[in-house]
Amino acid sequence: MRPPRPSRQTRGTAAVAPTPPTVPAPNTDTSLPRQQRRGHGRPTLQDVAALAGVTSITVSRFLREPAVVAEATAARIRQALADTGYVPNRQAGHLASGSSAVVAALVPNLAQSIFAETVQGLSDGLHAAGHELLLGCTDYSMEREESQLRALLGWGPGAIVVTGRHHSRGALTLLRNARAAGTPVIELWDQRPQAGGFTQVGFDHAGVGHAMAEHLLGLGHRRLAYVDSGVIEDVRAHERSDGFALRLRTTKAQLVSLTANTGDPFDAGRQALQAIRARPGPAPTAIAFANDQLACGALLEAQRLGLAVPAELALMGFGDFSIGRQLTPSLSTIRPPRYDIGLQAAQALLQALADGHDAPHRPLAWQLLPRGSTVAPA
Amino acid sequence: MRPPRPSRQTRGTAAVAPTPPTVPAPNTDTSLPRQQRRGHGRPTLQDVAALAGVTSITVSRFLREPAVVAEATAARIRQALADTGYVPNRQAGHLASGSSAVVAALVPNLAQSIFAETVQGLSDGLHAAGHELLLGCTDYSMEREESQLRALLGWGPGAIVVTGRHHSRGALTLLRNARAAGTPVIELWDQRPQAGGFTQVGFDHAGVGHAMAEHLLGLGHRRLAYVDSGVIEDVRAHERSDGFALRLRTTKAQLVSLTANTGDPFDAGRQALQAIRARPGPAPTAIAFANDQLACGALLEAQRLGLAVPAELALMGFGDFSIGRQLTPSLSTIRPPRYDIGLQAAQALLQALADGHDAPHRPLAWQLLPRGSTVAPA
DNA sequence: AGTGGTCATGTTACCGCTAACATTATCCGC
DNA sequence: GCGGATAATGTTAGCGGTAACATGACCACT
Repeated sequence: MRPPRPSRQTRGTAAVAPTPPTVPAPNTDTSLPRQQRRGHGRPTLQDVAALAGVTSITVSRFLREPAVVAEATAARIRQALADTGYVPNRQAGHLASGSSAVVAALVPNLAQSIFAETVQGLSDGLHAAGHELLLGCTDYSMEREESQLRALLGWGPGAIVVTGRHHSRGALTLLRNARAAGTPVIELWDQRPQAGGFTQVGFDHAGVGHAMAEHLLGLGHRRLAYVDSGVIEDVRAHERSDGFALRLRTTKAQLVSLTANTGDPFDAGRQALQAIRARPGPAPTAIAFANDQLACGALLEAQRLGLAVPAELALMGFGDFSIGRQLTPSLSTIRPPRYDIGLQAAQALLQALADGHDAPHRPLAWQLLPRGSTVAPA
Repeated sequence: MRPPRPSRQTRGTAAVAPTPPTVPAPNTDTSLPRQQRRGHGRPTLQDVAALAGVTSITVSRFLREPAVVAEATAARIRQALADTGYVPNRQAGHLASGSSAVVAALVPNLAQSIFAETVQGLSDGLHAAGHELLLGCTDYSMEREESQLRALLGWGPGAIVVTGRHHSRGALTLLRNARAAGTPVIELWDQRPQAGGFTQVGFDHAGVGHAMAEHLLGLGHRRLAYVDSGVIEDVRAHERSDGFALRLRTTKAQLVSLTANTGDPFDAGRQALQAIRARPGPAPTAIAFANDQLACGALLEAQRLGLAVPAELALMGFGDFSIGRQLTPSLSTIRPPRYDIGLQAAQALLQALADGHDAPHRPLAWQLLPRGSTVAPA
């Protein structure tokens, strides 16, 4: 027979106190009881239950499905909840139930990037449904993606969101296992068949590159250049580049391809323009860029050099950042559904969690916005 | 006597299989045993331990402090970990130990804002130390802050990060309680005594406003304007505005104060400039803005109107976004430690978690960058 | 040889909550 | 007025880990 467990110290707010202050017991007993493990000091279901005169399971039920508890009891529980300031312990809850309301998300980065808005969309969509967002940044590194993934999986997330369809071998295994265990997995910003066969919420970047080339060709340009992102791991930028090149292959148009320097993207855009102009032979009449920052840098540099845009040189970017709209001439660009990708992903996840099976792919639309940097005003 | 518990189904990878496939037992027994609860299907410590021929606690110890386990045992455990692909369940771990390696962070928003970089810094600093980031967006609403806080607290975060020193009554109580329970609380982007007395990592915004005024006064301007942010809840912007006004109070300088429209900040900046020029009487010769986007919009508008900057009109912003550096003339601005606020906060938290008590405040330095929009090149 | 100390590992009892089953009233129809 | 459905709450045994304490092997030293 083991000595009576010393009643838990009154915890939580002062309001709780039906049990007399059974202090850890002076314990003159010979077999001194094992030292009590201390919780984190917050009120628990037990505390609420004691105050309401029921057992913890009743309170638990009330919280999950108020209708099943008798009204009189419910009233007492409500009061007790308010008095104690109870905050449910999700870790315990999820451990017990096996389910989880956290969503683990991995994006390349957040600072000054298109992903910030996507995360915002995701956050908005998830919080509206009572889910939390566990966030990790991969810095465009597959290796970091894998380690982050491993760490986040420890939280038993109810769903997983990653960026793009390219992953390391190990990461792919983790994702596959997770999905096999019933955890929805979504890839953002992409829309192409891939090894894992995960749900994708995004669009095809090669198609964007294709459309950019089409736009410039349609305007009569035959000497073109493409400035790719200097971030080696920015796979999607490279796909746009490839799509651009592919479109030109069947034409007689010339293509100058180069990769931007790393560092400040505006400066890199300026430098890219200089590099292109410094080449021997006739200069390209149109340049497409991996993103708006590069393009804006080049646009500003063109103005500094006294080049007429778009008459002498047409420029276009990708991303539709507000700065491009403000310059004169304004920058032609592609508008990706930055925020919507996050929001739609959240909805796809919620649906998958509800249905129990993966949602279908969601191809999202982007727009080509022809503006003053390629099309002279009428 | 209760019937022997049916051995747990082989879970995890195929490598585990010492126990014969004891299927839920056809159970011809009269007192049929209670149905086994199913975990989430991932391998557990028990699985690893069984494979390594030890008990779970040994594996647990090995994971937390490899040195205490004998080398021979450690080798077997390492093998077993690899074979099962074990991923620790953090929820269970934290529930048992009472500690937690999640940090809950709340920022006003992420899309196109200074906070994205701060979150990135926080993320970088925390992940380096094995902590995870649980993120919430408040949309500059105190009400949402409180509800988000309540939700995040359910995860028993080891530390809490909020933005600014202004909180709703309820949120303040939650934060106070958390700190009383030993959870470090940090306020970002601020540096002023406040009700909660929490650790702050940031700077004093009134001081920034003061310095902006000082800069413009020093250049000889006596008719000034300040364009405040249109986001009502952006308290810090208003503090800069107040600091600016306060500095002028002791001078003979005139001040025109107005609030920017909401919507696209570049457009709002343009409109603000128009509004200021439309006023009767002599126009201000210098305008300070709540942020760089507003200032850039105004700068571009000034150029469109043919105003000489800075000769006829000086402009300055706040934030040091790269676009301001690219325009001609380039934009004078304040450079806040966007990324560092996050990184330092992470370090302060880690220190607080290690020391067991709150770290001292960390005032961070900002810089006033005088550039072409206020100072004509020599 | 006995003693005490260290090292490596095992046992037990939880953390706070919930699934599954059990137990009581309560009410209803015939 | 009694069997059986129904409603409301309770009991038990976990979820997957870890803290605290226990044990046993081995060693050095008196």
